[in-house]
Order: sequence, then structure tokens, then C-alpha cells
Amino acid sequence: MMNNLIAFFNNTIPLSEKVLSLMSEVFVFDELKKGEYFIRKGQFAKEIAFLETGIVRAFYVNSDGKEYNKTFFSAPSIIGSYASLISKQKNTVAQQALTNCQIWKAPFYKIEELSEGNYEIERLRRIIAENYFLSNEKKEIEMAMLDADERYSILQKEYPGIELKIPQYHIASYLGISPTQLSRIRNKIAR
Amino acid sequence: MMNNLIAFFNNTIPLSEKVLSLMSEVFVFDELKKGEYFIRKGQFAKEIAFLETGIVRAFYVNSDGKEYNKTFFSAPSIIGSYASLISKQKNTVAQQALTNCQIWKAPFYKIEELSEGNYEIERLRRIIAENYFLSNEKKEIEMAMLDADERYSILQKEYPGIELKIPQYHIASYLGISPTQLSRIRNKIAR
DNA sequence: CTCATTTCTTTACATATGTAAATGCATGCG
DNA sequence: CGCATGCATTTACATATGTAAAGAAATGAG
Repeated sequence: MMNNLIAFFNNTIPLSEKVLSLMSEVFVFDELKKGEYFIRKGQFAKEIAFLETGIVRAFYVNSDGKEYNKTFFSAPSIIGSYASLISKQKNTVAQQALTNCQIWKAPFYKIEELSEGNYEIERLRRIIAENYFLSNEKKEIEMAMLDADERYSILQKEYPGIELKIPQYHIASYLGISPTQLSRIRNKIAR
Repeated sequence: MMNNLIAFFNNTIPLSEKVLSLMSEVFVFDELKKGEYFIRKGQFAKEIAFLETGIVRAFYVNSDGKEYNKTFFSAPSIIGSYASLISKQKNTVAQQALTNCQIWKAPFYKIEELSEGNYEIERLRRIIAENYFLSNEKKEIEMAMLDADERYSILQKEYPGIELKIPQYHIASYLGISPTQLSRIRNKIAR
């Protein structure tokens, strides 16, 4: 149902009928199987998508092959490498489906075209950018100031039930610790 | 010279004469003495400013009184608690002058008024939000993936000469390590 | 210039957490 | 059913880094 997409944008900020119908024309339905990538490292991002069902991780891989799960996107949400789309640089943070996903995707250039001279869409984009900024800032402060146990407890509140849907080692990577350490924390809590 | 402010915005994204003159009307000159706050924790942010000369730190304090220097702003730059301004929530990340500073400040509501229905200013705001997002994301990835020594070397490139202007313990806090550990790193490099 | 204050470095020690490897457990396929 | 695979946990050990305290160096005020 494209209704979910419409509702999501309209919920971010109320939009006119005209803009809602313009927007709905550029999105098409697609699916991602568990393990499939929405975007890889090194590509130039071209698409944005609305995640209708499922879970996607955004992760970074360093030169030693070590991974860091930067963000989980849990439906309903917007996916796509925002950094690559706006900077026009090669993507550094890949996005991969952790469960089967249903998405509505759109070429980003079409969104850019729509916002050319359109105050309302420009405003929607500004607010989406601001929301990304706010959630990034929140995670950064958590990573800097809180113990892994506290971050674990925040994750549980923020993504209820996610632990049942994805492996522990992805959670550990999100928290910035080893699976061993997460196991110790869980052990301590269960004590 | 307000010219620096004009040039800074115009350099972010080319603006019309009309918008430039509208913008310049809302900014007034001010100074911050070393140690003074531009905004404190717990306040509602009301102002944004262009930092013409000097260095400002944005820092977070946790419940134990421990500080984390999230960002350094080195002129020319924009300061102000962007998170509080856009979320309308109490500020969590204070901003304090680390040297004497010259600034041009403006009430944020006036910027918001100017962007009401104004595509060009809305677009400038979107791009500023995107730039904040990009630099936040960069720092987050660095913190997660790199050793403190590597982060130290990036800091030196990004803020040339900053080590001569502010105490080492502020640098350590920015890197997310203790002054002791920073001293060990410097010792190792100088070896 | 001199003294007081602040900052930086160094040392000793405690501790958190990573790595590697072994074990146990569950899931699903042939 | 029974084996193979992937995942979680546990242990032992190594190491990075924090804390606290002391001393050295730099800075600034009078």
C-alpha cells in the first residue's frame, strides 16, 4: 500500500494534495531479500526508498575488514545513503537487508527535480535533513558518554523486539563492542 | 566586517542580492571573551551566529560531571545549538568560547520568518542542515572505526595550529580519551 | 621579576574489553 | 533421524586505557 508512504511523509510535515500526488508518482514498489544490499560501499547513491516492512542495517567496513553497524532502520523509515546522495561522493556506508523487506524506491534526481523552485518539497527535504542530523547527534553523544550496558538498554527501548529478529553480533557491532562483551553484559543483567 | 558573513553564506550556496541584504539586516556584531558561553545546557536556544574570529567548543556534560568535546568551531563558521533551535527542546550541548571571539549573531526566529515561503532561504537552510549532517556523520565514523592516534592526526589536519591555541585536555576530550592517554600518544609520535 | 596557578607529563596500578579458541545449542537440510 | 552449519557463550590471556598522584614546565598576575 502506497498509503503508508504518503502517511509517513505527511506525518513528517503536512503536505498539500498536489505535492503528495507528485511525490507518489516517482516511487515504485520493490523487495529486498534478507542479505541483499540496497547500496554498497564505493557506489554512487542514486536512489532513496521508503522502508515499509523489514529491517535494514547501515554499516561501515574499515581497511582491516572490521564492521561497524552505524544505524538500524526499522520500518517505517527512509533508507538510502543520504550522505552519498547529497555530497555526490562515493558511498562509504553500505546498507543491507537483515530481514526480507518491502520498499518503495525513487530515483533521487527526480526528487531533486521536484524540489527545484518548489518551496514545499524543499522544506520537506530540509526537515528530513534535520531529522537525520538529530538522530546522528543522539547516537554520537550516546557512544561518547554512555557505557555499553546503558547503550544496550537504550537500543532495547528504541527498537523493541529487534533482538529476536537479528543476530546478537549485529547488535554488538551497533553498540561498538565485541559479541563476547555483549554476552558478558547480558549475563550480568540476567544474573 | 560583515563582508565575511556575506561571503560565507554566499560561498555555501550562491544567493541573490535581495536575500543577501535581507540576511545582513538580522545579524548584529558581538564579542565573546575567552571562557564565556554562547549557550548553556538547559537553555532553549534562541540565536545563531557567524563566528568571524576565534575558537568555540561544543561540549556535553554527563550526570557525573564528565565532559565530552563534541565539536570545535574554528572561524569562519556558524555557531549556535542547531539541535535545540530546530527541535525546540532544551539544549544539551553547551557552547563556550575557548579564545576571545568576534561574532555576528541573529535571533533564529527572524531567520525562520525570512524563510517562510522563501524558496531560496529554505534551500540555504536545507544545505546548512545537510552540512551539519555530513560533518556529524564523519566524526561518528571516525570515533567508531579509528584508533585515537589516527583521530589525533585527522584533528591536526582539520584544525591546523589548534593545539597551540587551546589546552591539550580539550583536545583529549575531543578525541574521547584522557589527557594521560593523549600524552602517551604524543610521546610515542615524538619518539 | 617572583610567586601562584594552570597545564602537561610520567608513573604505578586497576580494570574493562578485545582476541582466540573451545564448547554447547539450535536450526534446517538431506 | 542425524549431521552440518551458524550462532551464542564461556574461558584464558593480552593489552589498551582509565584513575590517582606526583613532579615538571609553562603561564599569568601583581
